[in-house]
This record gives sequence, structure tokens and C-alpha cells, in this order.
Amino acid sequence: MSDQEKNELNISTSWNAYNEQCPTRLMLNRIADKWAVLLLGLLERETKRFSTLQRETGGISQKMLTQTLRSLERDGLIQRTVYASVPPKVEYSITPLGFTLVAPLAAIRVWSETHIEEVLAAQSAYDKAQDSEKQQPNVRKIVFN
Amino acid sequence: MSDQEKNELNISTSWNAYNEQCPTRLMLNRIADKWAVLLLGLLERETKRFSTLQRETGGISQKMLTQTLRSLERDGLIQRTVYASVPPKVEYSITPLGFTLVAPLAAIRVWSETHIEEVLAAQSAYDKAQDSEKQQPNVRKIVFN
DNA sequence: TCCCAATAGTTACTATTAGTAAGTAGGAAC
DNA sequence: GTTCCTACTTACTAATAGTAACTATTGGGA
Repeated sequence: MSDQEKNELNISTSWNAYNEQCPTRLMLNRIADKWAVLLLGLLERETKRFSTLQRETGGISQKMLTQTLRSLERDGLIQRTVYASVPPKVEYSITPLGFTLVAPLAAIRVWSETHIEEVLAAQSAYDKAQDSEKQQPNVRKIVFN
Repeated sequence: MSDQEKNELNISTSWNAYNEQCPTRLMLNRIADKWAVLLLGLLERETKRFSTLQRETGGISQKMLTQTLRSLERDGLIQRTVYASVPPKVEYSITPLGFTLVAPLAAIRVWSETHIEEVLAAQSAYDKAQDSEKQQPNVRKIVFN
């Protein structure tokens, strides 16, 4: 029985992202990455060109765009097609494997967008508490047991 | 109507992670992070101590553990409780807000664990193709249009 | 004829971030 | 009085990300 078959049957395998030696840890590193999340989100619906991806992903440099696209291609998540035209034309599209990752990644992007106000409020509260602790140290959050 | 109410009604707001100036971009940066994914996964079920979190998260240093926990606390995703005992005892637990993020993050961890074999295969194929391209450059993946 | 525009990069350099290893506190046990 | 415990800091180094300038190719315009 392959590991994949075991996974489908929900039998635990050796794959475990909490183990630093496991290849899944490297994978988590790759996909738990802001540029990967944003780029796969853009390619979810349609094929796009290099320059379009750069324009639509605010703040990404050419270097990071190339680097991230190259990694995603190597991992089999996107496909790169070069057209022999001048000026050059290179199109990127999502693969079936990449498509299985779109929904999970979209979920965390959407989470950011829907919960940002609660997070900003928590940050303000934390910073305020930090300030008052500077005046009166060690009076907060300590439990005497 | 608040942005959150708009979000609940699925009305588009100004929040957009593709805009580099948007606070949601910073948020995406925080949660699209391997240590955050792993730590929130550990805290999903139970409160844990600093040393336990370090033991269960392979390869994390004390510095990164402190740093990541501090960020998650500031963002309101986890809670930190200090007990006035010797030796010190500090417990970390997930907040209701953090709990809403557990499932999305678990999904990408699980994706890594269930699709790793396909990714490893894609990587081998890519590396092999790269090698053969070195022998015969520019014969692959180019479309003449 | 010479120069510029357009696309998809690469490269060299700098800044930021992550990782490593050693140090700190304060009391309890030996 | 020396060591141990936990949960950190801090100083230093290594790796990664960001910035900006450079490249190839060729069609079109002055």
C-alpha cells in the first residue's frame, strides 16, 4: 500500500510537517508564503502573463516574481509556456495539482480580509497594555498559584 | 454599515491583500508563515507551555518561538498566561479569534502531507527536464505562434 | 541609420530577517 | 555553594528578500 493510498484511507503515515526532516516541512515553507498565496489566487481562473502577474500583485519585484513562479513550476503547481515571439510572451497557468491548493490558500487570504478589524483592535489593546505596564510593571497577566 | 457587516453580506470593501498598502497584506504575511501554521495547529486542542511547544515543533529556536508567540498574542490569536512560580511557568492557549483560523491553516498543513508525493514527482520531472535542456537547449516548452 | 520601445528576465548590491549559541533571573534541591 | 529548572534576551552570523541597473531581441519611427 502506498503512502497516498494510506492517506486516502486516513491511515497515519510517516509524513508529518512537525518533523523538521520531513519533506512536507519544506512544502509547508513553500506554500505558506505570501507571494505563493497571492500568485496562485491570480491564476485560479485564467492564464496570465508575467507582466500581468506583476501588475496585479502589489509590491512584488521582478526577482521575487521569477523566483516564486519558478518554484511553483518545479513543484508542479503551475505551468509555464513560452511563445517564440518578439517581444517575448510567457504565459503561466495553474495545473490540476495546483488547483487542489487554490481553495485552502484562498481561505487564508479571505480570513485576512474578513478578520483584519478584529486583529487591528487586538493589536491596539496589546500596545496600550504594554504602555501601561511600563508605568506599573508586572501587575498584569500574572497568576499567583 | 461597517466593513465587517459588508463582508458578512459579501459586499466588496476596501480590504484587499493584493494591495501592498492594505493592512490585510501584513496579516497575510503573519499567518502565511510556517511557524504560525505549526504553532496554532498545536494549540488547537489544548493549552501548552513554552517548552512543550518547542519540543513538539521540530527545529524551532527559542528566539523564533518567543517572537512568533508574541506576534500571535499581539494579533489576538493566542493568549499568554504567566504563573508566578519558580521555575517560571507560562501557558499559551488559543483565543476564539485564533480558533477561526485553525481550520484554514490546518488545511494547508494537511495539503502538504497529502500531496507531497505528487510534488516530489513533479520536482524530479522538472529537474530531469532541466538536465536534458542543458544538452539540447531551447527545444522544450516553446510554442511557435 | 540610429535609437527607442516592449517583454521577461538576470545580476550585483544592500537591507532585513532567520538561525545559533551563549547569557540571565531567581529560587529550590543536593 | 554549585547545579538545575524554565522562559526568555542578546550578540553574532548566515540566509533570504528587496532594489535598481543591465541584457537580449527586433519592429517601428525620426
